Amino acid sequence: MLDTVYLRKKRDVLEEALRKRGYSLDILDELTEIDAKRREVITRANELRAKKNEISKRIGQLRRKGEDASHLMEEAKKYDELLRQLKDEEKEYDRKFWELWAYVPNIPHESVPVGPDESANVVVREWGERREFPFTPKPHWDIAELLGILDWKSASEMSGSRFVTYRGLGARLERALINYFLDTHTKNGYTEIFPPILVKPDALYASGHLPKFHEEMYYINEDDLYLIPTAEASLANLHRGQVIPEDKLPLYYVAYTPCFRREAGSHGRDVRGIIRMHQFNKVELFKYTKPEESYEEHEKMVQDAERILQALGIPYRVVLLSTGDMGFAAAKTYDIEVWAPGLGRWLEASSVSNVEDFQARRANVKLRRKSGKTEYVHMLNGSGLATPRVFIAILENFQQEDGSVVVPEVLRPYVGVEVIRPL
RNA sequence: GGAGAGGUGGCCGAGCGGCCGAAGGCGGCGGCUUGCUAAGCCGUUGAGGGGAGAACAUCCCCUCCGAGGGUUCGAAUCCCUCCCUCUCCGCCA
Repeated sequence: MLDTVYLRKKRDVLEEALRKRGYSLDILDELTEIDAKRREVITRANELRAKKNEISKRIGQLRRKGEDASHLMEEAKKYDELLRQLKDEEKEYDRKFWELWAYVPNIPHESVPVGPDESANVVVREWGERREFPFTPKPHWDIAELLGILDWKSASEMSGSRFVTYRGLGARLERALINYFLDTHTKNGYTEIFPPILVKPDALYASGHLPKFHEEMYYINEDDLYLIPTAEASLANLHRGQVIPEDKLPLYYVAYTPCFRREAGSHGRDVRGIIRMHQFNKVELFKYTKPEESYEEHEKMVQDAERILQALGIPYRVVLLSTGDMGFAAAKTYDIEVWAPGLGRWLEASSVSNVEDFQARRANVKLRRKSGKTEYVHMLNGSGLATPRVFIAILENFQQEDGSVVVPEVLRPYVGVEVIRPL
């Protein structure tokens, strides 16, 4: 959620932001209208309350002196009905205003390329050599089949499509990735967190996933809980309602969690293999920083994620998302895409965003300056990394002609073998 | 799930229905002191909103003591509902 000064005093900045993102400006007119009415009602109600408070105060004074105050009590009662009416109006306008305001996206940082969609994204850098294959590289599903590490049949029977069972060294490789990611990041100063996977609606509201993305998440009606679509949702709630002394910042967190996404509306896309699953594993990075440091920390976070891919030897590229491709809460986002030679395309393995104070405002997380003043912290999130895409990249990049896959050296202690061979 | 206790400012902790935005302490900030010295003294220090205003200066007002309702001229204080925490019991990986 944005600061409302953008609506009142920095309207031009807000309009430009919406235009850049390809959003309609209609919502602003509606908001301005509601806001004007809302403030009018507030002012009237406040004036009335002030009068009534004054009378009540006088009653108290008279009563203490033991004098009669019944005439004043009669007078005070006259305000009741009008006041109740105004209170209802005030609440209604307030509700409408904040409900709508929650649909206004974050303002893109000035360094973000402007464009309608991913075509305007900018490749910032590319790392690693894309290997030349003396044979036609297979897609990961064919390799996994040969190796017997992914079992689609059992998963579809127990859970349906877009679920998979990892088996044998496949399960081991998946666990290896999670452990390797966590171990690396904790060595780099991130505190490991294992958060709840089921969270209440207001937690997702704070993280910015609600109200917009209800359809994307699994919701358990019986208990009014959601399965998290990303650990970001949990980590954004770690310090809800807190005021953090500025010398404690920045805070670095890393969490492994499974992630659950309904993938509503993605039917027919990425149906093969493990590119797009309803349940997947991800190691998430999260930072709470001072506003003046967030962009520097953003760059560092991207590099923390990149280092993993470098150690694994997987070719990747870093892409700066354009205004039209960026997420709702983000002010600036880099995607890290790994090369998948079997598929012949780049796959998003990480998305690293600076949301500035967008989540902090909803989650009410502040920092206290030495001077005593408080202000909202900046929050950053990034995958470090999502396992399925890395899993794919390993199979496809390190496949041999016979279908065997060479395990990257840094993973060998975790996987226990140097090569995963066909059955 | 059952029984009980409790949720107050950055933190701890008082608080008779009016004089409470809230004692006291800690912490922070400013100053003084420098033979009480890993200290002492004095002062100061909540948040959100509306309005006046060129103003992130200042002033006025409103709201906020877990959340939401209610009683009352008046609620941190009384009543109801909900959420959360703690203790005990039950259940359970």
